[in-house]
Amino acid sequence: MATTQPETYLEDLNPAQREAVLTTEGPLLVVAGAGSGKTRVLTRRIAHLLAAVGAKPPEILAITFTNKAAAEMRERLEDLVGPPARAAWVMTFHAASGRILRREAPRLGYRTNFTIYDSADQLRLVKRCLEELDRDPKRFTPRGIHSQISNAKNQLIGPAEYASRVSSFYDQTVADVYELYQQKLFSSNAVDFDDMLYLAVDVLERFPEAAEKWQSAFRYILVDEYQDTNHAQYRLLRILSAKHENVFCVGDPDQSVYSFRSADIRNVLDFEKDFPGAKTLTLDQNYRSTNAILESANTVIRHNRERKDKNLWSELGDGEPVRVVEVEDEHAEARYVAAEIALLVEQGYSGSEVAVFYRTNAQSRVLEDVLVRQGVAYQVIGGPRFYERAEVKDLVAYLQVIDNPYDAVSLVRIANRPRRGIGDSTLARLQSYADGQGISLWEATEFAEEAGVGAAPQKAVRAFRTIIESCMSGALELEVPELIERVLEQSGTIAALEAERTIEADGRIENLQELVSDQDAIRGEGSLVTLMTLHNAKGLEFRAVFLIGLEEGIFPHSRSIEEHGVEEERRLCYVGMTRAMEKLTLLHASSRMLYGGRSYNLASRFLDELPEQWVERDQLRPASWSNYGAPKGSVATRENVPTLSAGDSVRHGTLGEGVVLRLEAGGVAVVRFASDGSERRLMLDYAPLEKI
DNA sequence: ACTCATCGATTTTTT
DNA sequence: ATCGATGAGT
Repeated sequence: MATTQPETYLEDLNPAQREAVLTTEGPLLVVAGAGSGKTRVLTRRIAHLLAAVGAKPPEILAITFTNKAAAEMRERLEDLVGPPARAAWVMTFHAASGRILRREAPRLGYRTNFTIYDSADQLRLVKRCLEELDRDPKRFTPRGIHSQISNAKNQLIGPAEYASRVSSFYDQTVADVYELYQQKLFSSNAVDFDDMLYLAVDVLERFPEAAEKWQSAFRYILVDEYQDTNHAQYRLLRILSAKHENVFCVGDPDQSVYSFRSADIRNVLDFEKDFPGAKTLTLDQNYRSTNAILESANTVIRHNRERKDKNLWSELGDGEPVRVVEVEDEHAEARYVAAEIALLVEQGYSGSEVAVFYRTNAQSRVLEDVLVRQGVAYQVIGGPRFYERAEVKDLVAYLQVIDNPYDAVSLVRIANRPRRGIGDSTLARLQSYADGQGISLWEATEFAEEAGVGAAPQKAVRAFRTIIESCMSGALELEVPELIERVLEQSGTIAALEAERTIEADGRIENLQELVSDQDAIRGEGSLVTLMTLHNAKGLEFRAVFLIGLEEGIFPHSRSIEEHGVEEERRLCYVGMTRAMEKLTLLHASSRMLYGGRSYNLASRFLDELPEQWVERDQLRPASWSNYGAPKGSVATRENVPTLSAGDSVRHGTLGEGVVLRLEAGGVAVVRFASDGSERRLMLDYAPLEKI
């Protein structure tokens, strides 16, 4: 740290960026357009605080939304200032709130080892409440009720206040569930994700001595993606910054795409009002995209009414026009994208420099089919996540019960997993016995007989207790990886999965092993084309970007047209477009399969909003079957298609070297690749294959 | 307690 | 089309 000099961390900053780094005192809002170097500003600012302002690492609180963003920031910071950076609080809102809450929980009657319930746990708990209140599950879906409760917490509206504002029978049910739900959380010594913020704010607002402690601790607070903050997060910032008043928020209102999870754009728009004496800076020089891309994105976003005008510019030249392509249907769309990717790879692009974005996850399917067939190596970002996979959640639930046996949701989850003969009726008997005796479900498992449980399940319950108790004693003496192994072994999880003898079960075992073994080894595959939703694309950049499904009803999505209005969808479009550095292609299909039927959608309104002088439009009509879906003006089939036979060695543009196993009808070669041992079916006309 | 069939919904996502 | 949840049957 001592060796970090201002000239090192300031030299490659433009004047606006420099000012954002150097204005350390007082509230500061930085409106940072796409690609304007905001992460750079954030890390340099922390470096500056440490090196020149004399702040100590633990006095800095830098907040992000995702763990990934936090990890990246920590890494970049450590590169810049070295190991002392590790003592700074660089973490997510939830992690920071959680850390505060662990210390302050006793003030609210929670114990410090409270369990954190994720959204699946929350849903299960809501369901239990609904059953207990005996409400019609058709009218009151757990999902709908939970989303109301979650929104309420994000607005810092507690059960009592919610109940006082009820204006319909539905609301009344939500209010009743909300109250019961909180009671159940409390008696399980558990908090849900929303509570982490809600309760952190609550404890700081109600206990001034607690607030004072944390306010003094954080001399400098920095917030990334400020446009995504909700009211609870905003209030947390207000409290934490009240003493030193050094809040630095970076965000781009044009990239606010999370209103559905209570993000409130007013936090950005009202910043100067909320934080007296605040200054605002704008970063509008873009270091990522060509003018064609930037002007197109600027022109689209200018159609939003609720917006502060801002105009991104760059010095990277005009570049190629943005391409708008109409295709026949989703299959032609996928084929076009795959063929274009093959061309790009031939031109020297790496697969990892190319991305395809779509509005909804379901759209990846057809694309994946075609990419697999054409041998384009890809990765899909998003979808079901590692920690949400059932087997991983089961394991985590075991660990939670071992640490906090009052955690009834986790206990119910694992009681019969793997199957050991503890069914719903057994659990229901235990639960009602527990309720009657005023004890926890875990304690009730000791009195299975008294609870009226039959003979066979009694034995199962006793066996289950033995498993948990054995793991509890293991928890005292073992390291985490060994404990996990003991849990997997004692619980019979591994044995049950092995007995299944299916590919799926093998995958689950692998997932569990992955959790125990080195986290870094997750995968380091080479040059993969990236497929993801527009929401996941935020913050990333690619040399070439394909945005598919630009049709009314798809994007903008019909649900948003009905509900939130179309401006957030337009911002999403803006986010997608501004990810592209050099090449941007926007596609729409004349028709596509939707919900089991074929629908004919108009081209997206966003396509009408593009500046014609920066755009080139292609319409692809199938001239013949063989050329169906091939890009106009370019021959998708390559000129020198290699003549191959089984046993030949080949090299693929993205997959590397492999051996031809056999040839199939329709010009398909089955190739096994050396890099990962995978077997793929490649269409010779398209796949970038050469004989070696 | 577990297996299979029918019904209904179906945007986006993090913690 | 597809997935998940619920309910009847074994």
